[in-house]
Amino acid sequence: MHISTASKISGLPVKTVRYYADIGLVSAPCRSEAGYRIYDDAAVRKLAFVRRARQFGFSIDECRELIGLYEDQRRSSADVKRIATNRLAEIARKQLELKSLHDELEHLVNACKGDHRPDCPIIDSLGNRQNPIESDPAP
Amino acid sequence: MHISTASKISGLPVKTVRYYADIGLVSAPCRSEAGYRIYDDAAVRKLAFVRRARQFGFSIDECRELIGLYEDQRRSSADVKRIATNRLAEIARKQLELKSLHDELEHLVNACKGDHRPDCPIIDSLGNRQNPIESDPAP
DNA sequence: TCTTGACCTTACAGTTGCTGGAAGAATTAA
DNA sequence: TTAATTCTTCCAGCAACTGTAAGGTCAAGA
Repeated sequence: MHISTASKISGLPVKTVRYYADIGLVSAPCRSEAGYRIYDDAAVRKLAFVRRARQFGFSIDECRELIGLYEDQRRSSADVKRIATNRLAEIARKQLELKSLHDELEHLVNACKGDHRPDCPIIDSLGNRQNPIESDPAP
Repeated sequence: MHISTASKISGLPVKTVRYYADIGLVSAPCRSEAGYRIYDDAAVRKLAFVRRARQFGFSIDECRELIGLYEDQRRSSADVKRIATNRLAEIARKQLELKSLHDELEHLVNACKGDHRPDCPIIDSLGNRQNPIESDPAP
């Protein structure tokens, strides 16, 4: 099948399919005489695999590693679990970060009257906070 | 003060301070005879303001808007609240996204034995289904 | 047969928000 | 005076694509 079909089935944009071939992540198994990329079911499955992994936030390099394991019938599940567990920890870290961000900003938004007057705790907080290095503001 | 001092006080790397000047976000008020950027307290406060806003995840364009409001003594707090509320909604959206990602991946990691054998629910899930969120079995 | 139009190719530029490095001028310390 | 530091500009590169230009291929219709 041509690249547009592979694109539709895998759920990836044509541009991205071509990009993944360029960087050697998932290549078309062969070319037509005119130079068109020809994909088969196995390649399309790999593309969809990568799409899913990317949705999970795995980096391209991690996808490379996962594709390797995906293709390796002798892999141990421990190898896969290790990568996924790292990813899980990273997601949890980001969740914490977002939560504190959210709480702080929500506090500011709630404190702001949101009227026509210039007094605004949000601006005040952004402007008046002390920086982390020199905590001695100018007089 | 020179750029390195402004950098230390504002908490931004020198490179970033120069970058913010290049893109017209926060410029040095003047230059020395030798062409060095000379910063004053007001400019440094703006740099620190942007640093805080960036920590909150405001984009450079949003920072531009916020700096405009920061400098405008006649702004209404409603203008600021609108931007911050949008940002808050965006953060909440990302939190939800991360949560479903986390739950799903955690489920897979728990289901994986992590031993020397090749059977791995993580790989299976990435490869064998169109979409594990809507657990539609393949036809 | 010619032409239209959909589809394919490569190559390069742009996105965001910086960061690193090179080459050279200015300042400061020893 | 010399060496080290700090400053300047400009160019390249990061991730992971996306957009655009210029052109080749292929099937179908007038």
